[in-house]
Amino acid sequence: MLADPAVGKVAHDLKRHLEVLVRRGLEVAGWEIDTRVAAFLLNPGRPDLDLGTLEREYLGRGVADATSTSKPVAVDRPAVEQVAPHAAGRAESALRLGETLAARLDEAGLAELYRTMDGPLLPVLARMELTGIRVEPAMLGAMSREMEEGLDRLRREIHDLAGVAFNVDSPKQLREVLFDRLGLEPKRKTAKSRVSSTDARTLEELGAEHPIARRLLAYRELAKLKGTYVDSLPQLIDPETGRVHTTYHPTGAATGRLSSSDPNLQNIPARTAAGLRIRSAFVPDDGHLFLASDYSQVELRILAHLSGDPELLEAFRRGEDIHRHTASLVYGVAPDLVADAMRRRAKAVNFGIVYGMSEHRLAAEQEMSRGEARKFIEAYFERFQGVKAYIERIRDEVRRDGAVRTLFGRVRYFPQLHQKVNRAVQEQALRAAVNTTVQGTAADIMKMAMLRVEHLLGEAGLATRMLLQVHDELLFEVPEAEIDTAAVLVRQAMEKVCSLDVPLVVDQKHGSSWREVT
DNA sequence: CTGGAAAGCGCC
DNA sequence: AAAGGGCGCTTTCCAG
Repeated sequence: MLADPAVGKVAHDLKRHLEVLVRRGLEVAGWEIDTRVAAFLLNPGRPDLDLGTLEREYLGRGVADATSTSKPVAVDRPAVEQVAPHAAGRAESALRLGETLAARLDEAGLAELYRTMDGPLLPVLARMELTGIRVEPAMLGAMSREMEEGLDRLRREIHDLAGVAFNVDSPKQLREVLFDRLGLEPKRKTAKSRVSSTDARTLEELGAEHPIARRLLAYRELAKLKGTYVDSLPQLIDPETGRVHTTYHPTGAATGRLSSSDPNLQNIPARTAAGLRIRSAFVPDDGHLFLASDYSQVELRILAHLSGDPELLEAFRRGEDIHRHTASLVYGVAPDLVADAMRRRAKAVNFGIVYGMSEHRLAAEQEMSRGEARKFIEAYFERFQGVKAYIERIRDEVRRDGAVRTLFGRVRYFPQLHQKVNRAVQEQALRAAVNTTVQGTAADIMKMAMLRVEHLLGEAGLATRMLLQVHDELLFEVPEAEIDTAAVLVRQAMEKVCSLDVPLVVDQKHGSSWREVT
């Protein structure tokens, strides 16, 4: 949160103006190469992609003072003739870095990916950021006051039940209250410090033993939503546009996914009733509708394609409910006879197992015994042997090559596998490698779809604007009169973006709030 | 005062 | 929390 609203205003103005300048610069002059994105393609795992670091790495140490670019201009600034040679040197370095990175992209077989995917995506992302999305601060303000009352009430009840006033937001203090003062039974330890956890799952289990747990869960949900969204979002509304302008990070995730920040609009609540109320504060501009288009089960479809598993391929070709289908196969019953609990477990397995979820975790999450979970996993891989073989193949390949590639050639390295590290670290890398082939391919497909949609919208002369990307979903703001045209165009663009051994299916919804279309 | 670690949790 | 993967943001807490 920015302490001084005036500072926030200046920051927002600067960001807008910079984006406009960059965009105009790109349109007028074009650009040779984005060094950050190029270096990301070469190694998406590296943490530092700033110009100075890249120049030191790719051009050697003789580079002229790359770090000074971050220093603000001094109040008594030096004469132009003193600065000019420095600026010229900086420009020279950047140009040489660009040439070097271009050569490296070629050598690594990544030039096409840069030229056709990640590079062209940059102006698309810039346009989405610049467009922004309308948020109704009055709705959030009303929600904030309501939530504050709810939190006050819950806090009082929690203090009463505890018999002591304490900071409910402090896991440390809460731990003492629950496990020392109230004598409740600790269920699990935290990852780092190995102290008793007070996380949501623990509180759910403690719900049967003490009424304080229920209040704590409600308090946590409310506090999270209020702090992260309800009270933060209004401060991020640009006073000029009345809209919220996120920043997309094309180098944000090592798998090739985008990330979003300030605010992160890829984690706006969708699940709970309170969360959906927050979504309802996002509204389309007057005379417009939201159109949401999401890829149905895209990662599992990609897994089917990559693995060539006949059962999975056939299921998607027949348009089956994939979780029901899995349950039917694993339990050996007709699809019609699959109970809700069976489908739920199959869904958990479909999402978890292929990335290496343990039987331990599956058992805990699905409230079944370890033995049942083990049998379930065995039955799964017995039926989906192509998936099993695929996972084994990727694990072998990444152990051999230290890297994996997505279907479209995006690479990610796993140096841990060729270093002396824990078994746990190695296993973690192997799971991440398998996941990267699927998640990364999905990210590639979504990027291509965004390019195609943007191109086709422009070609068709539509006023529909792409606002948000949330990994497997795109959100558009569509003039009411365009809604049918835009929906067809977007669906076509997304479904035809590439040809897999399974169909890509797009689900669409439109309406006058994000809540309706989610 | 600032920065980072940790816990916790929102999303796909 | 755990042998699911990928993120970013909040608060607390503590060290420098």
